[in-house]
Amino acid sequence: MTKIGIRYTKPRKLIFKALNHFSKPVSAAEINFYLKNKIDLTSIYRTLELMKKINIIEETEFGDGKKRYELMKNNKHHHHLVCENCGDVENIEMKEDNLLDKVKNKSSFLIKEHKLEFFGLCPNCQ
Amino acid sequence: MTKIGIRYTKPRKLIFKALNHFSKPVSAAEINFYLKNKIDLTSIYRTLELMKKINIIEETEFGDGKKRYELMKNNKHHHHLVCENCGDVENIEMKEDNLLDKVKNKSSFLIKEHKLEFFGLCPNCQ
DNA sequence: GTTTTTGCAAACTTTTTGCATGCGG
DNA sequence: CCGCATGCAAAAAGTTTGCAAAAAC
Repeated sequence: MTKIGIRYTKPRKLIFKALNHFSKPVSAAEINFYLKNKIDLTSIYRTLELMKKINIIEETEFGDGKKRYELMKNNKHHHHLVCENCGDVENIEMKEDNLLDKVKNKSSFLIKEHKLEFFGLCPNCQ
Repeated sequence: MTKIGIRYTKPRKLIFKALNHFSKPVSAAEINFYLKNKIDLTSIYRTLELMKKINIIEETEFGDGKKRYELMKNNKHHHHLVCENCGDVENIEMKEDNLLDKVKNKSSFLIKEHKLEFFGLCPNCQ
């Protein structure tokens, strides 16, 4: 039996830093650009995969075929308002217990997570 | 000035029929398979794009990198419960005026649409 | 020193584009 | 007819995989 562990390497630190810098969901390519290609895209994908698995980031899709990732700050789950014009994203928090209770009543699914995103126009683009 | 129009062609009829057959969001590839490759995938993509534009289908993403499409039956917008194990989908309707009002109060975004999906385990997979 | 991680190249998947041919009204 | 739509081929975009070399510990 050998010891196993996840290593906190330089690339991983940088990717974490990048995720921390953005306060919204970003794509692998955006992280890559922010880090000025210092880290290979492959490693970014693999790191994001890992971070998702150990539950420190959340994955979102805004409908343009790119996956986006965001640090889960203090386990607080939030939602997004996405501007259809400029792509800007605003975070929004909501008490959704009611909503979840309603769904639990209506269905016999065992619900583990949910995604809620709003699309429209930001103040600047209206 | 020439007249312009959208034609209701055989491929489009078939794609419509396929969308009507499934009662859940399906990918271009699933439509293609259902139609036994009779229609080229390219045309399926183009037709879906068109139907989205004229607002007779809705686009959803469940997080696996494929876009899915579903007929908008009598303008009623609904949400989905997705089984993380078998991929089965259940439709769910909800009164969400409260939710939308809350968002409108909290933010100065002009909201045009929203997406709400639940992920978990269906009765069979629990 | 041994295991985990990285970078590079190549593959794969989904979606898009260009263009000549064909169908619809 | 004549324009819109289709199929085919090829490309693009995003993501994944294999493997040898490098970094952690």
